[in-house]
Amino acid sequence: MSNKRENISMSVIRRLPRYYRFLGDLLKHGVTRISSRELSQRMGLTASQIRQDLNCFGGFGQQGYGYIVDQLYREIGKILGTDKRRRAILIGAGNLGRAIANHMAFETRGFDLIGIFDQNPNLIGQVIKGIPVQDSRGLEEFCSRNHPAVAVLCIPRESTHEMATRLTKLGIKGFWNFSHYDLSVHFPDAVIENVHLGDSLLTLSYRVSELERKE
Amino acid sequence: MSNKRENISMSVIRRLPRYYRFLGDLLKHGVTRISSRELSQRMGLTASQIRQDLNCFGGFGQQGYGYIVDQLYREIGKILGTDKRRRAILIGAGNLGRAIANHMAFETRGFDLIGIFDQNPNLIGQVIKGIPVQDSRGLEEFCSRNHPAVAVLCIPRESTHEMATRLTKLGIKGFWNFSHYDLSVHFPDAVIENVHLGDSLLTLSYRVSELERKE
DNA sequence: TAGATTGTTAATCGATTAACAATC
DNA sequence: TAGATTGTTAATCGATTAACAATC
Repeated sequence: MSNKRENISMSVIRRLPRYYRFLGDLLKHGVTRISSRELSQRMGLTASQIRQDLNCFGGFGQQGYGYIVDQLYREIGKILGTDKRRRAILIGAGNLGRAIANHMAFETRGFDLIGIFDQNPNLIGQVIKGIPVQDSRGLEEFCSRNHPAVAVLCIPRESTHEMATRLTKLGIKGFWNFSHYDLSVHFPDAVIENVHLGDSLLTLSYRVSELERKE
Repeated sequence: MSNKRENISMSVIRRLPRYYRFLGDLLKHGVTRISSRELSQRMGLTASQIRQDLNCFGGFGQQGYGYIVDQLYREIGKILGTDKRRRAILIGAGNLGRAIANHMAFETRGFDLIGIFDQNPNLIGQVIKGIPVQDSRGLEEFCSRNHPAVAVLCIPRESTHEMATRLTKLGIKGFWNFSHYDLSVHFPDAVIENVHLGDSLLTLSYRVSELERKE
């Protein structure tokens, strides 16, 4: 069943979390069964696409019946890796870093935030979500002891490249990158998930302008 | 020149901020001229795509020469609307809201943050980036007086739908939505830019798992 | 002029949608 | 069994890439 997945396209992968979110919501509302057609209407896409997407990973439905919400939810969770426990560290305890640490439910998504680092002496020692901010200089020792798999980068653009190089050497395999720096171009082999908030805001700007042009 | 743009595809639009970012960087480094080929290598895409993309909006290059960085940068800025002044308000002064208000350079992207709102009495009155947090109940009056065009939503999932309905009535045309709620499905006519941080983290989780599977 | 590089058309590739046989 | 809905193949649509004539 799960050996089907080879070369799943990015378009499909990026839809999975959304399916997961909608199914979780249905589950919470006590819906036990759903057809691709009904789910498609709720999500604003085609039933065909949903069936196509899900069948990249296996046949989770029953012909003539549909999908069992609870079962599908858990299957997608497994596909996404929410059942794993991966250690994550966060670099940069500024405004954004603190907000991410406090706000993000890492645990429900398969991650354990085990360390927060910064180089600013004023921030070192502060406790965020029960985790004390450590001096970045201690990264090497911390990583060799605790083996985090993933790093959340909330640092300025300028220091991102160097930090990523350093962390790659320490065994970090995945980056959740909030800096306005295109890591992916320079680290083609690492798993990099960029959150370019600035780009997102500019897209909004474009689309609002477009709206005005139409009027 | 700018009357060319009709039905630009989302794929193109989403690449524009990235071009803008790279060109800004070249500019800062004193590069005056660049060919589509060189830019493509730096950005990790094809020269063909760059030329194709830019020509959706006009012929900004010179045959045999390439593009003048400074000029192209400003053209794309205009396309994105960074030269406009749009009023924005932020709803929800929790962890995330505060971080966005403090961290985001709204000004350089065509937006002026003119108000911050929350319903929590402990937050009301606090000053964030020189802007005092106001009681959400005052939204109606504030909007009829100041006419903001865009709202940044940093509120819980549950209150998002109601708040968007309310803000739409107050003339808000665009939403920068940080809540885990799919506004776009329910407000098909509004301009909505979702930042689903949870989805992004789950995508990272999937891709890290994938990496392990391959080993 | 010769060389370089654009703008643009045509070819290819991939993703989405439609259709339908399989089957619960 | 009849009706419903999946899984899957085929058709369509759109986006990316290649090619090349136009031109600086």
